[in-house]
Formats: sequence, C-alpha cells, structure tokens
Amino acid sequence: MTEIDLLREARRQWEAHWGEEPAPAMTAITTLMRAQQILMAHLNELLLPFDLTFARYEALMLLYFSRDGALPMGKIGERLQVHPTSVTSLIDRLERSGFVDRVPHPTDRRTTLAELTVAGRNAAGQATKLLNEDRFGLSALDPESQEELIVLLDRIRETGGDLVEPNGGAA
Amino acid sequence: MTEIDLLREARRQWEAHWGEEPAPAMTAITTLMRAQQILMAHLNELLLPFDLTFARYEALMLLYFSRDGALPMGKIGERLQVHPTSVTSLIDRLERSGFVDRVPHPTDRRTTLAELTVAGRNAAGQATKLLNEDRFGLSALDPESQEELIVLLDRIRETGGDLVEPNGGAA
DNA sequence: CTCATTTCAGTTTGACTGATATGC
DNA sequence: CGCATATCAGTCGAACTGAAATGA
Repeated sequence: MTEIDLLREARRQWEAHWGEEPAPAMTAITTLMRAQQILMAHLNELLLPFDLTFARYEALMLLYFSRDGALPMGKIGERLQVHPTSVTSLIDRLERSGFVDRVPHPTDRRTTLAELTVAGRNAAGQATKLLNEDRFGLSALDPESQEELIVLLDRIRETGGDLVEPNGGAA
Repeated sequence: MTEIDLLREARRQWEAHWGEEPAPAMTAITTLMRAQQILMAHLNELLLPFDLTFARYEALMLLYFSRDGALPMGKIGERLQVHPTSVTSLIDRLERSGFVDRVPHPTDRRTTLAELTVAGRNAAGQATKLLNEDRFGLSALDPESQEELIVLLDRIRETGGDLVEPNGGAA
C-alpha cells in the first residue's frame, strides 16, 4: 500500500520552493540515506539467525581473512575505521556468541588478540554462503552497475579524505 | 597520512579468499556505508552552529514546506518514515531549540501539531543557504553524476519496497 | 619519562517494544 | 466498542569523551 515515492514527492517540494539548484543534491542525499538504511536492515535480517549484525560480520571476516585467524584489537579498529572503545564492545559481543576468544599477545603484553574460534570460523563461512546466495542484497544491480555505484560513491569518500589521489598521491 | 584505501585493500582480500563473485557486492556495500557516514558527518558539522542535526533539519524543512508551517506528529512520521516515538523525541529536540511549538489540533483533540516558530523559519532558511553554498557536501559530483547516483540507489530502494513500479504500479 | 594499548564509566542519539492516556 | 494519536518507560546498539591501568 505504498502510494507514491516519498523521496520524489520531497524533491518536488524542493524544486517548488527553492528552485532547481539544491533539489538534485538533496535528493541524492536522502536517497543515499534511505538505500543504506534498507540495505543494512536487509543484511541484518539475513544475519540474525547467526547471531550476527553486519558490523560484527565485518569484524568476523577480517579475522577470517587474517593469517592466523587472530588480530590485535587496535588493528581491527584501524581496518574497520571504528573507535577503540567500539572494538571493545564489538569483540565483547562476538566473544559472548562464542565466535572469538581474547588471548594475550605472545610478545607485547599490552595488546590482546581477538582470535577466531572454530564456531566463529564456521559462522563466518555459513553466513558468507548465505549472503552470497542472496547476492548481498544487491540483486537489483548487475555487477557492472555495482562498479558504477562504487565509482560514484568513491568521489564522495574522497571529500572525506578516505582516498589517496588515484595518480601519485602523497606517499 | 592515509596510506592506502582500506576498502580497496578489503576488496583484494575478498577476491583472494572467495573469488570474483562476492567482491563487487561486498565492496559496493562497504563503500555505501562509508560514503553515507562521511556525508552525514560533514552535514552534521555544517549544521552544528544552528543546533541542528541532519535528521532535525529534514523535519524542519518538512514544516517549512507545509502550507501553514505546521503538521501533525503522525504526518511527520509518515513523510520522514520514522517511528512515532522517534517523532516525539525529534520534535522535543526542535522545541528545546525554540524552532517549533506544540499546538493542539483545532478539530481533532487527539492530535498535536508541530508548528514552526519564527526562529525555526529563520534557522531553516539560513541553514539551507549554508548547505546550498556547500552544495550539500556533494561538490565532488556534478548534477549529472548526482542523477546517475540517484538512479542506481533507487534500484536498491526498490528491493525494500520503497518505490512503486515506474510504469503503472498498483494505484 | 613518554607513548601505546585496551578497558571502564558515562553521555548522546536513534530505533525500537510495550503500555498508557486520551479522544475519534 | 474498536481504532487512532501521541507519549512514556525502558531496552538495545553504535559512537563518542575522559580517565584509568598496564606495559613497551
């Protein structure tokens, strides 16, 4: 019973009240917010049976891809670009699910490692299989469109200093 | 001192461990999340001097565009697609800033209207002027690219049932 | 000593559930 | 009566700040 597209409706309001100029940008922003929200909700729903959220899934896969299935807390924060205290609660939660253990670093006694358990490795594999079957919620976009989307979004990321210059950035 | 693009790095990991298939989708997702995060942070920073967040700015503009500068709480929730209790706290916050008043509905005594104050109307205008000068944080994208982005993101929104069929949807 | 690493305590914000008061 | 509207109380997760404990 969705009657009309609320974002198109809003765009018409912007054009009527503020002219053509800001409407595309404002529409792009609200569309981006909404798409992110829908996609995130979809992925979280898929991951629910595994007792995972997408954020925890990302951390799990980071460990999954690491050489020893273990990484220092700080390293996880760097890679995922999240605050140290967020890593603590993220790993707390994964530990509670039995997917990781905290183990001391062999040489540096300051740092603690988050180490994948067998259950964690299994969950990572099964969750990825499920997400892949669902094409990660992006079945509406063929791979080529996904690449186009990445290119466009990368330009926004550039604004935030997330990217080096494509050609010869400051090393 | 950003050394490399962490998302490209992650993509290589996906390709190395899971093959070509999931990598574009997973990259598109993380790029979407990150772009949203950067954009939101940027806009919130711009709006900080006005004691606004982007969410509150959206609500403010909704009232700004309405005929009488006033809307029922429920209507605001519908348009913004947020939960009723979120509207309560959103309007609480705008009221605290002096940008809206709660006034009783003239005929339906169940509903309360959020009504723009003079200060609210001024803030809406000035904030929009500022955002517009900043091209809403999207100066990295020309208007044409913004339209392309909207088209791609709309396909994701479709998945969430956010859109009617472009051609003759169920009326 | 400084600096790095992690955790803790507490704040803020958003999105939710369930219950409630009020009035159509 | 059933239903709509808004609010309240409480939960949960994420993201932060400031401070602390430990150790390189």
